[in-house]
Order: sequence, then structure tokens, then C-alpha cells
Amino acid sequence: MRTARVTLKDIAKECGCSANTVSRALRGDSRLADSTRTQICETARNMGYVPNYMATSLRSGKSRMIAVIVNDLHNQHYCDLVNRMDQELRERNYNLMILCKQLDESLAEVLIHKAISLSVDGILYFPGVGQGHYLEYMRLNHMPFVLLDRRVSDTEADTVRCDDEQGGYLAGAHLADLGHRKFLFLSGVARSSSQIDRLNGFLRALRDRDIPEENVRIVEGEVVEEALEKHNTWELLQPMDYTAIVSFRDEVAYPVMIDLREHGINIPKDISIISFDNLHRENPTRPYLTSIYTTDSSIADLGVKMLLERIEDPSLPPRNVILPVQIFEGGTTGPAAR
Amino acid sequence: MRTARVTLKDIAKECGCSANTVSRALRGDSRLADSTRTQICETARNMGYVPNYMATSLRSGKSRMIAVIVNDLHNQHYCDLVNRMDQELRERNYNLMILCKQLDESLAEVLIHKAISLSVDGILYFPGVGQGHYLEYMRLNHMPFVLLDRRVSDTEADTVRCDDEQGGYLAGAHLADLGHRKFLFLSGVARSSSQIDRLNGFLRALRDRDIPEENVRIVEGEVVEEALEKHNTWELLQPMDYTAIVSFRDEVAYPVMIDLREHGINIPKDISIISFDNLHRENPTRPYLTSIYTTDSSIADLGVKMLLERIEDPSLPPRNVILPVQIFEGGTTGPAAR
DNA sequence: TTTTGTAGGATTAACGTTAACATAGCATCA
DNA sequence: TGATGCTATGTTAACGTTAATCCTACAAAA
Repeated sequence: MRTARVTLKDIAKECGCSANTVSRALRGDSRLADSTRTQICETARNMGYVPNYMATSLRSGKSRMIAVIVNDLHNQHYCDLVNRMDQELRERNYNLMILCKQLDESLAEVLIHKAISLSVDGILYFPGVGQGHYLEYMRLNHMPFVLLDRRVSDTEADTVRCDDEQGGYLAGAHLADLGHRKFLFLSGVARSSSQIDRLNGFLRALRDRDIPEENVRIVEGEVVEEALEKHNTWELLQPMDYTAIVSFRDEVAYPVMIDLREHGINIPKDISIISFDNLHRENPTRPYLTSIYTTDSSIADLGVKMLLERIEDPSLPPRNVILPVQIFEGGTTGPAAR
Repeated sequence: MRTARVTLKDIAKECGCSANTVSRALRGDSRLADSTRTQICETARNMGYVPNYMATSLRSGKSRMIAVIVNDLHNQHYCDLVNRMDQELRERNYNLMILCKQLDESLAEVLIHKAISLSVDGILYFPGVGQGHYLEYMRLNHMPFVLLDRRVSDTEADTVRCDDEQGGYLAGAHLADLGHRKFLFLSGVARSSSQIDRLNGFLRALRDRDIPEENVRIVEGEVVEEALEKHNTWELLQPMDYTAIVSFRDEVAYPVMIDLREHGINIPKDISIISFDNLHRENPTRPYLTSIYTTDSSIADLGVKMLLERIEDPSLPPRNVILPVQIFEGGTTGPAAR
């Protein structure tokens, strides 16, 4: 039933020529009479021909399919990036296969396995928090890939990420320069390089300004995520012995802002808050959240570009792109309260 | 280089048997000596064999791949559903290919074409706002499909959606019974069946309570979306000659709530607001948004189930499932202000 | 005239897998 | 004893494409 699809052979029979000629006509091969070509193309359209991707890529060895392996589709940051990659790749006549780890890093190898099995031409990989053998696994299978969004210890891999250390520094400098001296730092999950870098950058900014590290109370990422899940972030904020909050990602800052306001605390008069990602898409807060970010979509665009170049020429030396960050000055940071 | 992949033939040579025997061993065919099977499986693992999906599905005619064609990955509602489908399908040993229309309904046929080309076993389709010939196109190609989330005029198609009319009624009844008499209705995009049904249900609830239709001011969906985009939803709310707002989806209600609060208007004391979707995942509002929804993930689960059944038996009569809705009573609705 | 070249196309052999059919070896049974 | 059946495998032919090679006119050049 489903096998009722029109094939090259069917068109060939209809046109009274060979399947090969049809193939050439449809692919625009030069050595073919124009009259033949137009007739074949017309017939193909009329018969509703759809090329069989499986057969094409089996034969040609190239699939024009890219897989993106992502941590979590609940995170808007990833959704945005994936969406953008999809657009970029479609323009270059590639398909994007989205594979989601559902935050379970042990799924990584299964998904890579799947990608290889699908003969994808390359993988856009968002490293999760664990180590895993995914790098070796991709290399073993000669699979071109680019790592995104996070720093990994391996320096032989192509990577694109933003300058999280500098981002942390910007956040720290911004707050300290507004007079803040005591901080609450709501972390991302441990072992994530973004978390480590942002925190380090932040602390460096404070050191540069002679603010002791003890002035920062750090809440572990796992604790933050759990509180977020259970909808009680307020407890994270106690005791309130600080004047500024740094949040690892916007989606943590939102509910925290609501908590504060609910308890009659004014932002930024009483407490300042700064975050990372700058996802102000659906505009869920007022004042706008002050947030550190990298130019919209540049990670996605560059990742795609680098992967395609790597596919083109596997012998390229590994490249490590670190994108600059900037601060979006919303209205959630202000001079330290007295 | 990439062609360096291990094939059945390689394993066969290593084991001194035929490729077919290897294939049988790996697929667990019964009539095969246990000793042979274990030896082959071991060798395959050692050699790092990954089956070639293209070849398998070309030969077998079945791909174990499902495509979901979705409107917009920026909309959390869709992200949630897609995520859930992915999990469901993975458990049943299917893959999900996510194809995104980027809100451009004219992409529909291109994406269906792509899905057919990939020999997917079926399509989970979220109809957009336009009509389009996508239905005929899928049928023409004998492609099993299920339509999701929206009502379409075609009754021969399998569909799963929630009872939007009843949802609208619930919203209207809830507000009217709290004493509200004048309303602002922030629509979804025109021609979307959800929009039409929700509005109709809402108006029916008012009629049942002898509230005249003139008491509802309706803002067109296109106007709403544009305001959302431009981050000025406040103007939509003028003049404020109502005591309750109905918002087509949660992501419209969020910024509206912020607008109101920013102008010193208390929710729900001064104005009540009710919405649809109940996306309180990242908890962006307090009080929680009162919202109409259908049991979490049931659309995704049922859609997957129905599609697989349709694939199994294409002769099944078409089924039209309408899921019941309920109201999540957050804190954004209260007695009408005096 | 014969040779050479070329345009336009046909034939054939793969790609990696699976399904159908074939076969060889051995045990069972009348 | 040979017919029968079963078990464990090998052989072959597809699936729909594409790449390489081969053919056949016919026109131009020698």
C-alpha cells in the first residue's frame, strides 16, 4: 500500500526511456536534450513523484541531514538555538534531526548511535553535565561534529560557545560598580562549564575590586533546580543578607523576581538582580531583566557554519570560537540599597 | 572516509559466515544455533557495528520514523507536546523527526514532501491557520496521519484535540458566575478553529446567563500577536471598560498581567484574567494564572497511540477524539469589582 | 570515402540490508 | 533402506537510486 510510491522506473516507463535518464533529467545533468528533460520533469510532477531519500543517500553516501543533540527542550534557550539552526540549515538545503537527551546524559550514546545509523553528515552537540564517552564515540565513527554552548576539556574538538568567564565578570563588575558588596549567587548545575566559568568570572570581578569571596553566598545548581521544580524558590533567598542576586539563567530569575515582589521587596530599589541568556522574548517581567548574553543566534549560525566546513574538509585544524558577551541593561539592577 | 563504517559483510568475513547469517543473528531470528549467534553478536559489538538505517528501511519498506509537523517552536505549548511525543515514541522504538513550519503555512507541503521522501511511517500534523492542500497531499501519498490540537472541516481524518468550545464555555461561566458582566477577549489568530470554538463557547456561556454579546470587546488575534511582538500590550487593554480579561493563551496573559500590575491595577481585585493552556511550568506569575486546559500530555499520548494504530491498520474508520477540558483555578479570577 | 568526435541516451553494477528460496547434513520413522 | 522432515546455514534477488561504462546515431573533418 505505502509502497505505491512513484519511482524513477515508473516515470521511465511512462516516458519510454531508462530510469537513469529520468534521474539525470531530475538532477539537471547537462548531457541531455532539453526536450527530453522538460518532458520527463513534467511527467514526474504530474505523477506526483517524490524521490526516495533512503535510496538516494544509501547510494550516494551523503544524506544532507544534520543531527542536533540537545539537553532539554523545556529550556527556551535551547529551543531558540534549535529553531535558528533549523532555519539556517534549511536555507542550505540540509535537514535537521532533533534528538533530545531529556536531561539524561546516559542517553547521549544512544542518540549518537541513532545519528550514525541515520547516516547524518554531522552532529551539532550540546554537551550536558556528565563527561561520557560521546567524543570518542563520534570520533571512532568518523562523524564530524561541533560542540556548542559549553567548554569541554578536549581541545581537539571544534567548539562554539560564549565567553562565560567574561560574562560572569561583566555581571560582577556591573553590580560592584553600583555599590553592591554582598551577593546571592544562584548557580547552574555543578560541573557545567558555564556555571564554573560564570562564577569564576564573577569572583574575579569582585577580587579586582577588593570584595572578599565570603561576601558571596552560593546556592548549588541542583538545589536551585529542585526549588524551581517545586515552585518554592523563596526559601533559596533566605536569609536576605545581600543586596544583589546573580541568577544562572533567566528562567530562574523570573520566579525569583515574583517572590521578591510578592514579599513587598522592590526591584531594583531594595534588591538588584542580574542573569544570563537575555530571553526577553515573551516579555514576562517588568522592569526588563538585566541579563548577560551573546548576540542573538550567533552560536547557532556559527555552529552550523563550522560544522558544514568541517564536513567539507575534515582535515581542518580544530577551531575554538569564543563569542563575546554583552550586558542588556534592563531595569532590575540599581544602586545598592543603604 | 565516512564510508569506513562496518557493514554486515565485514562481520561475515570476520566470522566466516554469510552476511545473511549475521543479519539474522543480530535481529534475533530463531532458527540459528545459539553458539553462532553469540559469536556473531560479540564480534559485531567489538567491531563497533552500527546498522545502516538507510539500507534497512529501504529494503524493509518500514522506517520506524514518525514526523511531527509543528507550527512554531517558540510556543511552549508545542514544545511540551513535541517533547512528550518524543518520549512516547522512543519507548515504542520509533524515532521522531521534528519539522517546523515557522508559522509559514506555505512550508507545509515542502515539509510533508520531506517526510514522504524520508519514508516516515506516519505524520503527526498540527494544522496551522491556512487551509492548504496538505490533507490531499498526504492522502495522495498514502501517508498515515493524525491531526492535532485543532478542528478541521474534514471529517474523514483522524483527529485529537481538546474541547475548545467547552473550554470557552467554562471560562465564560466561571467569570459570569463571579459576577462579571463586561469583558475583554484577546483572541488567537483568526481562522484558527481553537479561536473560533473558544469564542463561541464563551459567548454561549454568556447567552445562557442573559449577558448581551455587546458586553464583550474582542481584539483580533493578529493585533494581539503584533502587540506581543512589539512589547506593548498595554494599548490593547484600553479603554478599560471591563472587569475581566479572557486571553487566548497563557503567553499572552503573562505580559498583560505585568502591564496591569505596573499600572497599579490589582489582580484579581480590580480585574480578573483567565486564559488557556495552563503552562505554569516555569511559574512566571503570582498569583497563578487561572487557565483552562486538558490533562497534561494527553493530546500527545493519544495522538501517538492513534497514529500507530492507523499505521497498523489503515482500514480503520476515522476517529475524532475530543478531550475534555478543566479549569485550573489559580488566583487571577475573583468577584467582579464594584 | 573513412575516420573521428559528440550528443543523447541505454546498460550495468553497485550502496547495505533483508526476504525468499535453496541446500547440506543429520535424525527419525515406517 | 530410503523417504521424510528438521536444523542450520548459504545464495540470490530485490528495495530505489546514482555513477561508471558502454552504445548508436549522425555530423564534421581528413
